[in-house]
Amino acid sequence: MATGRSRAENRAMMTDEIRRLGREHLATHGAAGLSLRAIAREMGVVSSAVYRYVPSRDDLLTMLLVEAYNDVGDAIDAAVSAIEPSRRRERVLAAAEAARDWALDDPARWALLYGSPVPGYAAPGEETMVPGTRIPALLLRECAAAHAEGLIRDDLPTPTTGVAGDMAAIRDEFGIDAPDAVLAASTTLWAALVGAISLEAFGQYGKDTFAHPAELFRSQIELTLSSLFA
Amino acid sequence: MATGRSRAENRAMMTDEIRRLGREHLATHGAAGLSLRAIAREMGVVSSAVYRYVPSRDDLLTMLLVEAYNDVGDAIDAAVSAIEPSRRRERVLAAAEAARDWALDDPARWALLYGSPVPGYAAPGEETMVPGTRIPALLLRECAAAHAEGLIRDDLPTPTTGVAGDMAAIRDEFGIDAPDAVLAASTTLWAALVGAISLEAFGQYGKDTFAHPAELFRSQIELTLSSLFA
DNA sequence: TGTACATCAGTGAACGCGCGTTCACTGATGTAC
DNA sequence: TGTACATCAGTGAACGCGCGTTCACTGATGTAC
Repeated sequence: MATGRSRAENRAMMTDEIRRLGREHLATHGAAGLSLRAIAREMGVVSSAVYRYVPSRDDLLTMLLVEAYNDVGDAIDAAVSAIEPSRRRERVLAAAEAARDWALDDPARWALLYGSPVPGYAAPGEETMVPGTRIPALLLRECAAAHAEGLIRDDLPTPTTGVAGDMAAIRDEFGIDAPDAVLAASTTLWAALVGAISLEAFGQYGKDTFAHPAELFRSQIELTLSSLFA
Repeated sequence: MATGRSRAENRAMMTDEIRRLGREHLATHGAAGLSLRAIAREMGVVSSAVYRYVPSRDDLLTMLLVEAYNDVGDAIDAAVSAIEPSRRRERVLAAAEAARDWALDDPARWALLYGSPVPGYAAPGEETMVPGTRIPALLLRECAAAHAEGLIRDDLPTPTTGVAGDMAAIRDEFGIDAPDAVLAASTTLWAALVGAISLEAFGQYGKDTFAHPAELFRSQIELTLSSLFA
């Protein structure tokens, strides 16, 4: 490494390169196949060298997980904030489409977030918790705001007592104020969103069942929104 | 193997045991970690011996995949057919809850069906196609029947032209007769169902966010159904 | 009913490959005086 | 500005483990006459 770079510069570049190759590896071999040795090989460096930059394989996985959560989160935030706050329904739709775009652009990273758990790997709660709740938190916030603005249907089904209790906990955790029914409906939206994206991104639709998946997705989200918005 | 079993009996027992251990392995090590050597080890047999019963690792994975699709399919069929045909909405709810029960009972098998694709493994279309479409096919059939019986809302949003075209193809493929809007709504139901189950089965809800997940699930499905049924 | 032959189950060794992680080490880069 | 020392990057070997798949083989079970 006889270059003009400083140690700090070099360190940053190496770390970035490890993450980049890690993401690539995720796409080709899946999370279970993420391998520090393979990354070292592709960097033209001996396998033990990557331990200068990353404490262990699982730590790299955690880094990639947090990074991915934040990347989708950022993409969604950008899409949402491009639309006026008063247009709640369009904002939520934009959020959904941004999530889908992000997922289809790199299905393996979406799989890391919302696919099968990686066997033998448990995400450390501390680092992962906050970025991991960005999507549901955003949906909750938008729906609560929509409700405050009188945009939500007034005939939402009243949740049962168990659900009501859980929604009370959510109200506390996220500092959001909206009726149980609205919060429960937000989680339904989250589920529909994740389901629709995963079905497509994970290849459940097969090769050529749907010629216009983007339109299908939009119609699925619109239908779900129609049960929420007045 | 100096037992009184015939060759055919023994063969069936061995094959069953391989599948059983395969399922177990799926739960502990994931699909990517499914290993013929490990199965042989647990059977107290040399690794090459399992090749008498299973052509290759990928073939075993295919067997488990088909088996799992059929197991959920059977569970759902049983739940649905326990309810009178005229009670369409309840039938669909029962289908959803049967799917959830099945998934929570063995999340790893649900992950095989609806989780991240297994890197390097492509399910062979021929064997996998039919069992793989049992769930969406059932939902489409129930919704189409409900529509024929006048149980579906008449204010479903009209799909855009691209979606309409895809729905025409589905009508042919599944031999189902219902308006585009009803078919599109069925796929939304499918997405919501898969999303809600996967979020829970894959641990996205965290340790203790929801104390009453069964109730939450039911409320999510009910809300989705309320956008479909009159 | 008994014998000869074909089929099958399971063995053990091998090929060629993968992995995470540790450790003592060389040599270059940075820092303090 | 130059020198002495500390820090860091990367090496190479090793430990101990995993995998799928093939192949020639022994010995038992089944089948046909």
